[in-house]
Order: sequence, then structure tokens, then C-alpha cells
Amino acid sequence: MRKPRVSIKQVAKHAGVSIATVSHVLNNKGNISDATRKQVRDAAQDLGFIPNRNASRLRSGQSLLIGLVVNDISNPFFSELAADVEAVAADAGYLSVMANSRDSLERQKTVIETMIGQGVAGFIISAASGSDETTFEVLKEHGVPFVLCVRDIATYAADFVGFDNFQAGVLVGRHLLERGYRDICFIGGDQRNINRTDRLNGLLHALGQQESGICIHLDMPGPATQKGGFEATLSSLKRAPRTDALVCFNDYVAIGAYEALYKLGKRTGVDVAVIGFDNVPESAAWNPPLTTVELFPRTIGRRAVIALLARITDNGSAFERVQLPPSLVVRGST
Amino acid sequence: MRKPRVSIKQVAKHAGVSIATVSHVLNNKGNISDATRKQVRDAAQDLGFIPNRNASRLRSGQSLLIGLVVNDISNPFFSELAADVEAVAADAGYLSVMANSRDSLERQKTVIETMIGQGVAGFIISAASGSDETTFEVLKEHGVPFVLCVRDIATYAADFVGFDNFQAGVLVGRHLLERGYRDICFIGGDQRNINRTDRLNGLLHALGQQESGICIHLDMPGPATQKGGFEATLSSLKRAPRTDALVCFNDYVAIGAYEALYKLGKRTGVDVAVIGFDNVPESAAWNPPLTTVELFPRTIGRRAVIALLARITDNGSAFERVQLPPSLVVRGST
DNA sequence: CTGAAAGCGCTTACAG
DNA sequence: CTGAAAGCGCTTACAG
Repeated sequence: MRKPRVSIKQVAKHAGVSIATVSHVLNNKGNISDATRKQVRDAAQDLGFIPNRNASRLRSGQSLLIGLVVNDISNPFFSELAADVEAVAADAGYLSVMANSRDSLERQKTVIETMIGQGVAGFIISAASGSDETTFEVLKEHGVPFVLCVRDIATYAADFVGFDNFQAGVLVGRHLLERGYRDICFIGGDQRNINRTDRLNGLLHALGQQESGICIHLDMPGPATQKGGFEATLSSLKRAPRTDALVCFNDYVAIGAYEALYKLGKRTGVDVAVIGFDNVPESAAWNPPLTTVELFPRTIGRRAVIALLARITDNGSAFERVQLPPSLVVRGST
Repeated sequence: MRKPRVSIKQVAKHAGVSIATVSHVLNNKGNISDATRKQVRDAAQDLGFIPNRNASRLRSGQSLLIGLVVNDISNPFFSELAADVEAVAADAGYLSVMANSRDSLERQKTVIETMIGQGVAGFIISAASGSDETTFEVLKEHGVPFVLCVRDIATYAADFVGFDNFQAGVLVGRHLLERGYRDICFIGGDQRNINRTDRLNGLLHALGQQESGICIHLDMPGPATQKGGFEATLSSLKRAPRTDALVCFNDYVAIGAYEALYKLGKRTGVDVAVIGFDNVPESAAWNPPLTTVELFPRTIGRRAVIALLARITDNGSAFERVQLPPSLVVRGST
């Protein structure tokens, strides 16, 4: 079916040298005279030679593939992160393979095993909800380095690059206090999601520092989607009609809250404040523009690649934890 | 650095059989007794064996990798498409490798060559702006099957899965006529982008069927981004202050138009209508909700994988062209 | 029903 | 400075 590929053998023949020499030239190894070097390069060019990386990898054990496993590829937070992972990896000569765990433990396992079989040099993983110390055992067993990002695992020792969720919650809490909101509801997100727990704790921490009647009325977990936000908003306002601020697990949930408030005839930002996390690009253009917390997905992606490359080169060093400080973006919705 | 991987050899030893037998069992080939089969399976399980696909691929020439090359990974249209490509490919036992051409011809070339080197079984490609018949020559030379999606190449013969852009333009044109808009401006998008040309032509076609003073004032190409839409809107309204409808190359451009109109003190959907293409999920929750054209990225992704798998199995058949009909979603912005 | 052996396309010590 | 040869982990005709 497929045409026979041009191999190093043909290149060698065409250039009138041995295959060892071709390999040396192509990998810039050993001492090769300039004349030979040019001959080989020209021959490779003429024949349109593309080296078979499977063979290289098999023989040398070196791989130039990076595996990226995220919870939801179609979430802009992760697609931005992925875009930078891909770009930085490419600069270092690595190709990135991306897979979607769809936040399912089982699928995460399959995806990781498949990628090991493909011979990836290492992994960048945002752990699926419910992951624990045993989840990544297989990577240790196979000696494949990995770094976690965005979603950490409480008890697990590995490199981690993410943002400080507790601090993000604190920023939101302080802001709400300053603006005088008193009846607050936290909506959306999977309860097993450790980032959610941290954000909520940060929020409670900030609110608790004040002696006042301020309290969280409701903690309403649910799908971290627009639809989830819509429904959580409706039921929150039914159960706690005096709610004056909705803290949303992410901007998707927040846009669902906008929709629900509109339906209920409440003015977003006037009758009820809405605040999100992520700062997706569109949120600046919503009506009213969304107050949210910027979490720098692209920076996380970039840092994760750097950490992984370091780990691939030297798997012995101590684990590193990078937590980027979040930053509050105040707009019209609060 | 890496632990020595468990190979078929260890499995064979552990099961007390030859490596050929292990291979047969694992690939369900040949006649193997149930007893032996079980022994091998158990041994593989015990040792946590994951077959080295590089070796399989090298020997058999068969690959289970699919390469997906898109113009912009962080655009939700493509990340949704990618999500379904990945899912359907996974069901068929394929792993998908995604790369971002960033709509650059040069990067597209690099990415394709790298992937060939990785031994992908085939490609799904949304052609970068400016691609032509020579761009994908390298794939033909190497005998690697591919299908194009979303962005086609006028003169090129290959499978294609996309949507009917002309028809999408017609839908928009008819809708604007019905609502009585007369001063229309088409904004955003790369002028070399064939989808843009087709949409514009469809729009002109629909408008031209009417005998009236309706006309397109301005065709303002530009970046297909929020920022691009913002700026194009400002300059359009400066040059043609009577503009009553903005047709935006995509929803990103449209949200930029919202922003600009807000800044100019015009009411979106009342003073100036805005219409987009893509129907990104959030657009339903914008204020006002966006009238846009649904283009079914997930369906395109799914169909593209199916077409590619057919092409991998039988590269001789005639090229197939799938054009999904677009569908107008009318909301508050028109 | 099972196994010995060749070979996929490379890389890499080693010899000259 | 260049090349002959072994070997990475598999698959596959072929022999028994």
C-alpha cells in the first residue's frame, strides 16, 4: 500500500559512503570531513530522506515525543496550555502527543499505557479527578519521567506546575468583602477536584477573617460547564433568594450563571455579582465584562515542559513545585 | 536513566514459551492452544508488559498513529474537532498526534515532516492559508494517505471533509435581507483563506438576488481574533458610519465587534446587528446572544477520521468530498 | 500447535 | 576520518 520509504541505505549508496557515515553526519556526531558531510547532505536532500524515528528510538532508547494528558481538550484553558506546551516542546526538538482523559480515571490509564507503548520520553499530566498515589505507579515502574500540572495529587511526590488555588480563593474573598457582598454562593465543579477544594478554602479563609454576618450560604458542586452553571444558579437562588454574589468554579460556569440570572430577570453585576476563574479571552467582552481570576495557562504549559525536559535529562534531583500566583481581574460583574 | 523495559523476551521466559508464541498470542494470530494462551496472558499481566510499538511498527510497517494538523489549536472550533478526532480514532485503536501549524506554511511543512518521521499511518489536515498543490507533495511521495478538512485547496485532489461555506454565506445574506439590513460590512479573516472567500461570495450572491440599494460597503480582512474584530469594527464604522450590520468571519471576531460597539456607545442588535460563524458554545450566553452559523466541527472531525481510515485500508479509491450543510442559529444580535 | 531465525532502519562502540 | 557489524524489540514466513 505504502511506497517503500527512502532509508539511510539509499542515501549511503547515493552518496557513495557507508550507512554509519550517513548516521554520523545526520546526527552531527564523530569527525566527518566537510566534503563527505556535504555529499551526504546533498544525497539526503535529493532523495527527500526523512529518518525513521521509530528505528532511531528503538536502537538508541532516546525518544523525542512528549505526552500531554489533559482533562478536557476542548476547554480553552487546556487548549491554551497545550498550544504553549507544543510550541516550547517543538523548539527543543520534541513532538507533542496530546490526549484527552475526559476526566475519567479509566481512560487516563488507557491513554498513559498507549503512550508508553509509543515510547514517549515523558509525560505532562493534569490528573483526572480521583487520581491518587497509585494512579501513576505504572510510570514509575516503567521509569518514564512525568510532571503533573494544574491538578495535583495531595499525597504524591512528583514535579508539579500549577497555580495557587488557595490564594486565588483568597483574592476573590477579599474582593467580595471590599465590595460589601454578604450572601455568597460557590457553584460548579467536581467535589473531588482538589483545585475546587482549595479555592473554596481560600474563599472561606478570607471571609472568615472578618467579624461580620458574611457567610457562604451554599456550596453547590456540579458539572464545570455552562449548563452546570445555569442549573446551579437556578437552584441556588431558589434555596437562598438573598444571594448577592455567585463565585463560579470557572468562567464556563459563570457564563451559565449570566444566562440563568437573565432568565430570572436579575441584572448581573447589579442585583447579583458573578465572579469566575480562568479569564478566558472572551470574558472581557461579555455583558457585563466578567470579574475573574487570571491563571496563566500558557505559562503553566511552558514551565511544565521545562520541568519535564530537566527531569528527562536528570531523573535524580528533588521534586520541584511551581505555583504561579493568580491575579484578580476586576471588571463589571462585581 | 530509564529502567530497562519489560520486553517480549521476559514474558516468553516467564511463560516458558518462545517469543514467537508470545507475539502470536498478543496479536491474536495463528493457532495457539488455550492453555498456552492463558499462560502468556498471565505472564504479560504479571510483568506489566506494554509492547514496544516502535518495534512493531518498524517490523510490520503498520502504524496506529494518526496525525492531526490544525491552524490554531487554541481556537475552540479546532479543539472541538480535535476532541472528536481523538475519540473516534481511539475507538479504532489509533492514537492521535496533534500539531499546530499556526496557519504558517513553513511550520506546517516542518510538522508534517516530523510526523512522517514518527511513522504516522495517515494525516488529517486543515490546510494553512496559502497552501496549494505542491504543499502536500511530500505526502504523496512518501505514500502517506491524508484527508483535508475544514480548509480545502482549490486545485488539489484529495479527500475533503468540511462544510459548505458558500451556503453559509447565503444563509447569512438571506437572513439579513429578511430583517431589512442595508449597509453591510464583512470583517475579519485572512484574505487567502478560501473559506472566507466562499462565505463572502455566498453573502454577495444572496444579497445580489434582490433588486435594491443593499450593498456590501466594506470588506475588511484582518486577524480572525477578538482583537482583530475590535479593530475592524472601529475602522469600519469610521469609514462607513451608516453600517447597520457586521458580518464577522467567526465568533471570535464577533465578540470583538461587541466590545467595539460597546465602546462606541452603540447597542449591539439594536443600532448595529452582528452575526458570526462557528456557534462556539459561549455565544448563546453573550449579551445579546449571538446570531451565528453552526458548522458542526465535531461531525467534521468524526467524518474525517472515517475517511482517513478508509483511505489507509484502500488508497486506490476515488477521492471523496463531504460538505456538511451549515445551519443558521438566530438569536438576539440581529 | 510451537519455535528458530531473518530482518525492519537505525545507532554505536570498535577497528583500521 | 570512515566502515563493518552487532543489536534495539518486535513480526512473520517457514519448518517441524
